[in-house]
Amino acid sequence: MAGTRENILELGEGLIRTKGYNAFSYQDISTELGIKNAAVHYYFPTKENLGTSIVKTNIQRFEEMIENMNSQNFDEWKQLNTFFKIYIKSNREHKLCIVGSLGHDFITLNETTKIELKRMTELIIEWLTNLLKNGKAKGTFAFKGSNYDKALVIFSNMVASLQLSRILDKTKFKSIYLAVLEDLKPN
Amino acid sequence: MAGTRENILELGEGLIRTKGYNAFSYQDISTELGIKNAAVHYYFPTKENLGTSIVKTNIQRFEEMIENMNSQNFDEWKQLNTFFKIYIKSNREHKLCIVGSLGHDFITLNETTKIELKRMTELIIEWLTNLLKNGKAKGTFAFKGSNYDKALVIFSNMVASLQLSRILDKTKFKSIYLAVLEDLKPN
DNA sequence: GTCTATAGGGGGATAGAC
DNA sequence: GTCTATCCCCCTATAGAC
Repeated sequence: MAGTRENILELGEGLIRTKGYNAFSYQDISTELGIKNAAVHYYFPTKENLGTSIVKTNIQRFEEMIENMNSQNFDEWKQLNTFFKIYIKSNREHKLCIVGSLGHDFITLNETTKIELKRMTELIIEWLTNLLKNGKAKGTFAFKGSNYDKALVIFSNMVASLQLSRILDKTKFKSIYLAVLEDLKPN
Repeated sequence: MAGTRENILELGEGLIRTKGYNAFSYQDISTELGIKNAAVHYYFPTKENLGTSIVKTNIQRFEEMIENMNSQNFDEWKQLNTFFKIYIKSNREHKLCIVGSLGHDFITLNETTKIELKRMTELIIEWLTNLLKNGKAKGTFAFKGSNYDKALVIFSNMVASLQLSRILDKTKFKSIYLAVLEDLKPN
């Protein structure tokens, strides 16, 4: 069922999260798919177009994940764990997350890609803020400071732990991940 | 007094921390310095050579900072604040730190650069671990979990907060920075 | 929808003159 | 030390055939 367009999006995302936006090329994609350079341009005329589409796809995926959790009435811990699974998988595959990777390249991105990346980052932090607020109200999470600031702190831990795992070794992500969980538990 | 070699190192570091390793070119440096491409190659034959030299310079600078603090008998809070000043300055200049920027490009780096980057990252975390250990023993810092894990968490907060500041706005770094400080204070 | 062919530019790097 | 000149490769992107 996966058409060429979807294959390109998936490969492109993988390349951004491994080599980075400025280091991957249309050639990387075409050779991997066994097609030619021009065929990739047929679906995504410019690299800006491809990059923006990849971010938009990720926003959609994140929104679907939230809706899914809401419809199943996941409690706060289960929601947090579901979110963290994205990072556990990234670490296993030695990839960064989209926000962490494109945040690095932010200055070199086109305006349209910047806008979508900003939108995605805000979406994640707003969702996480709300989750922390609800969890704190119920007494399932415990932490000092505002909900928003705590969301920023936790999110930055996830983003950078993948980068530290790359430089040192994969256990670094796990140490940070476990410390974040432990820190949220009420005494 | 600053010779061409030193100017190249400084400019190269700035470029890595803004555009990123794979997006900057020898042209960026030569035009900025008003010299030619070939002149840069005279000092640093290859980009790998330049990248590695930049990391080595940063390691040396970090070691000097530690020695300086030790010789002046800085207490734990003053040492932590001195370290954080690096990130406050980075945020002001809209730059990432060396570790955060090259960590992103890790897979695309040459072996020699990887080794130095690893060395720098380990050096920072080991120093921070030791600082946290001493501060906790004296009761000036308070935190749960091991010294090493807390060092990983704090360091990852610094690294990623600069990236979030870039995507959203500069206040994000400050929020995370203040939350980290608040979190370390004993009740 | 995918191909061949190619334009046009920029990248890293080197030889040899001054 | 810095220059001019140049090599060779890869990049993004497009035109036009099939």
